[in-house]
Formats: sequence, C-alpha cells, structure tokens
Amino acid sequence: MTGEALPPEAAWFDSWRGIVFTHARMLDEIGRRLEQHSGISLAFLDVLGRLYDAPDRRLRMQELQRRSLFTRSGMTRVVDRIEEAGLVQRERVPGDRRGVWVVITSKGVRTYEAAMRRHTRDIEEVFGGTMSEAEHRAVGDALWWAWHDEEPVAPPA
Amino acid sequence: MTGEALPPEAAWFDSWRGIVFTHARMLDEIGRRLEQHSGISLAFLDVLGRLYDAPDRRLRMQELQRRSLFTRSGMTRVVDRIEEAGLVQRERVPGDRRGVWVVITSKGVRTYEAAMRRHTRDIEEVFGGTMSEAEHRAVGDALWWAWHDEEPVAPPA
DNA sequence: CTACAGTAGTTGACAAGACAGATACTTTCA
DNA sequence: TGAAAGTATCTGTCTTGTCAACTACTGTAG
Repeated sequence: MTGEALPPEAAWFDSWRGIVFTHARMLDEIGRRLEQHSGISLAFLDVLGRLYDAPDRRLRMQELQRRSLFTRSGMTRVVDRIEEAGLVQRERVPGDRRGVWVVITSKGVRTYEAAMRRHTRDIEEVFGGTMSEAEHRAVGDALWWAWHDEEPVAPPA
Repeated sequence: MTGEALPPEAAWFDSWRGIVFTHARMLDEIGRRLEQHSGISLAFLDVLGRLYDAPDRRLRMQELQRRSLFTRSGMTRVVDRIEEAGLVQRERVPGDRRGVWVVITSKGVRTYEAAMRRHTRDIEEVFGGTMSEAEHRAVGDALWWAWHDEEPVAPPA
C-alpha cells in the first residue's frame, strides 16, 4: 500500500491504493466526529447496529462475532465496555447455560438511532463531496460484493 | 458503518460501505501474509517504503509522521521497533540538534524490496480477483484523488 | 451412567497506538 | 545578550485488541 517501488501498472493496484488511502483519510475524521457528538466509538456503533437490526434486538456472542471483524475475545471486551456504558445487557440463554444473549437496551436504541443519524450526515459531509454521484455509484457497484458476499475472501491459511 | 437503519439511498453511502468492508476484509489477510513471509507488519512496510522512496533514503521523524498512513501518532515507538529489528537507524541531523534522521539500512533495503515484491503479489491474489478489470479501473479512477491530493480532506475540527 | 470430544464464552499476559505532558534544543526580538 | 516563544522528539500512561489457555457446560457413544 505504500512504496511506489516496483508496482505493476495493473488496474487492481490503483484500485487497492485508492481504497486504502481513502479509508485512512476518512475514517479518522468520521470516528472523531462520532465520538464527539455521540460519545461512542465506531466499534460500538457497529455492534449496536448488529443488535438493532437483529430479530428481537438480541444476538449470541458468536453471532455478533461472526458478523463483525472482532475475534472471540475481542468481542468479549467490546461487549464488556458497551455494557458498562449501559447500552447493552447480557442475558442467560434459556436451555444453554454456556451461552449469552447480548440485548440492546432502550438507552442503547436511543443512542444508536441518534448516533446513526448524525453519523450518516458525517459521512455525507466528509466523504460525499469527494466524488461525483456517478463516481460514487461506480465505486458502490464495484464493491457491492464486499458486504453482500458472506464468504470470507481468503482461506484462513 | 454498519446498521442498515435509516440510511438514505444516496450513492455515497454504498460507496462508503464498500470501501470500509473491502478494506477490512482484505487488509487482515494481506497483513497476515506479509507477517508470515517477511516477518514485518504493514506499519513497518509503510515506513520502510517512505524511506526507500525518499531522497537519500532518509527522512526526519516529522516527515515520516506526516506521510504515514498507518501510524499517525507514535512514530517514535514504531521507529524504535524498526530500529531494533535493524532495518533503520537514527542519525543526528547536523545543524539541528533537536532533529533526527531516520535512515533505512541496507538490510532494510533488502527486506523492503523482497517484502514489497511478495506483498504486491499478495494483493493481486487476495484482491485482484474480486472484480473485473473494468471495475478495478473504475474504482481506481474514482479514488485517484485520495493519494494524489495532498490536502487533508476535513479540517481538524 | 460415564468418559470424551465439542462448543460458548471469559481471562491473563502482552503488543500496538493514542494522548498529554516533558525535555532539549532554536529562533526571534527587545 | 537574554528572555520568551516555537520546534522536534521522547516518555508515561491509558485504551484497544490479540493470542493462548482456561472454565463451564452440552452432546454422544460405549
């Protein structure tokens, strides 16, 4: 991603660099704004979103983990913190005493809705104007697979 | 970045999600491979690349910091570690006793060249096949600004 | 039943970064 | 010349996330 060393002039190289640089340049600012106006991190927003969208506003740890980019233990920690903030709550799963439901609280719902509204506006402000509508559409279409295709892209080696 | 809550159907929203998801799904695997075959992290590669491309193979800490994608803060620590690995070396700047040159060593050059060759191949393998050539080109063109435009995109608030 | 493999989640130890002061110089200007 | 302000880098400390090991339970097979 860096090093203009010996790069082949292949199309994928430029598109990769574009993605990496765009991501790096936008995410900081967007995360900072989220933190500022809603007091939560992007990781929180992500988890809250999964729960918000889940049937019955709840998911098992494993579900949560599979749908996000965290490892198992990472998710434990994140949920710990979100729980401390009172935005989610752990509940026992009837019939499986190993398991845990993570349930979004009503405070969590309120926080998520408000945060998401402003977050969406942030993205528009920070990122929306960087390209024409046609370009945005081209990128969106080309990268559609990334969030619709459930398969991991590469084998875990 | 998640939460299919109340998102406007704006074009920029999908393109943003595409970028975030693609980045997340690719970077892990690519970083893992880099670590595996070359024993360095993406942060190392990034820094080594900046130095490799710099006139005289050296940069001041501040330059390095400003140009780095992966570590916008804490360059001291990163350089500490790269130096421990023998890939760079700190030198005094004649005429400014506050300053430090970070110079890539010959071992650093060798490591960087080999790592970058394989890294490029990794990107091709992991990312190249996810889209058609036309799509790659479309994304690359649309995101061209991200790595050519020097300005930070949003004011530091 | 009971032993054993498998599953769910947490914990301890640690690595990487972020942030807010320190520290050590340099420059400016009265 | 001698503050005072500015610059370059480092340090202490906290946060976040990973990995490997651990606890606790479940399901299955003899």
